[in-house]
Amino acid sequence: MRSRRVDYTESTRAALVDSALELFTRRGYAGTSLDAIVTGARVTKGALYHHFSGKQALFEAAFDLVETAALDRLTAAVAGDGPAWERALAGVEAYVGLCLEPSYQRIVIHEGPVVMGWERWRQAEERFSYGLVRSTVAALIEAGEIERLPLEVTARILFGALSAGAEAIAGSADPKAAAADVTKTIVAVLTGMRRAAAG
Amino acid sequence: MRSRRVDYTESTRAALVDSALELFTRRGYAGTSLDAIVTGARVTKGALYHHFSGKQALFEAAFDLVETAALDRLTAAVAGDGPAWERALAGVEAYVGLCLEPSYQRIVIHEGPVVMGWERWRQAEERFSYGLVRSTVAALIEAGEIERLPLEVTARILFGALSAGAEAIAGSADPKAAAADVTKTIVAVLTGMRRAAAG
DNA sequence: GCTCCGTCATACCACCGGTATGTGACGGGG
DNA sequence: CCCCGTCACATACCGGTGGTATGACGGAGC
Repeated sequence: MRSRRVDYTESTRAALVDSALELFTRRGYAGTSLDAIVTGARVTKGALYHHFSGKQALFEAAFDLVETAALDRLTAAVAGDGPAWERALAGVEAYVGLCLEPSYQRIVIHEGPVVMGWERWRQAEERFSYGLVRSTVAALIEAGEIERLPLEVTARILFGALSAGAEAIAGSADPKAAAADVTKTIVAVLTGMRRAAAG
Repeated sequence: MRSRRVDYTESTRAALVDSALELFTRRGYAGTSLDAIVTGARVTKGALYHHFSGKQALFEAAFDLVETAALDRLTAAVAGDGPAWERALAGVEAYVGLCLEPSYQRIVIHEGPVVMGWERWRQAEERFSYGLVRSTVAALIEAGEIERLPLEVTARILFGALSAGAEAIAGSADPKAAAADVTKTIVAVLTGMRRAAAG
């Protein structure tokens, strides 16, 4: 039988991560104090340091939470047994939408590399969104849909292009129009690669 | 006649910015204390707060210094009266090389958006590297070299692609090979757009 | 020569991340 | 059913950091 203590433990841990996630999203990593986080979770720093080794570890827990949810969305978007090209386009739409989420944008794209260090951030991304972008690009190359380019670099560049596009949307005065522009432009880039493959 | 005192003033200010630039590059913004900066500049915090309103203002001064040097390099690379296409390719090469500079990568690409806030960073970039990318893209569209795509978004996406490519190079085990891959891939993207324009 | 202002040094404060230690509740063994 | 060890926290505290208030020093101008 599941102990009562385990319930409490998991609950406090989740409350800490939730509180951290919200505050990191709103005020950023440096702008969020541990006191604010534990107050939001209605616990004290003792609890925080019992569950996490420090502020950075808590950030990574929030990071993992965001990325896991993101990966679910993206995986659903590119799933199915249709042609690789169609699924890639669906993935682009889904990723652009994802990058409009404040949590994903701030925690994963902006603060992630700075807080965790770029190398560690890169390793984490391998298991999450970037991993999916990479495998999608690999599928496109495999299917002969796009040019034979270096996989790793091509995926990185596409990933950066998508992120930059999402930031352009978020920072735009007319997000709707910007979102349409971004999708159109990314598709144009992919189409350019496609024609090159065909020719 | 220029007063000796003015020399001293400018010298201390420059020493502060130089010290900050070096330390921010090596240990990042959060990892650099004002004490370390003023020690490196052989002054005290009194001098720092006389010349700058705070740590963030000092960061922006270092940011401006890096970006000004970067803009000089890029401007020289894309200068000349050759065809827009050739000049754009030269710009790509120059920008990839630029992103390999630790200062540019860390201060402008990584920490800039986080420390200054994305909106302010974006405004600053308008006057520097991104502004040049944007005008280069505009020139390509103007010359009919590439597809007619939304200028702002296309420039943003290309900028992001270049930055991501540069990061891939810096984080690679074989930077030389990665640099070649990045240049090749970016050129492939542009070429794809070019064929689209022709077709 | 006296004053004023720019230029910095010194001393200090509030706050934050992190640690050391105390304590009460839960759950298993007798 | 009670007792006690241990887990899950709370409390109190520390060093360091960004920022501020204040004063000293020295050249410029009258």
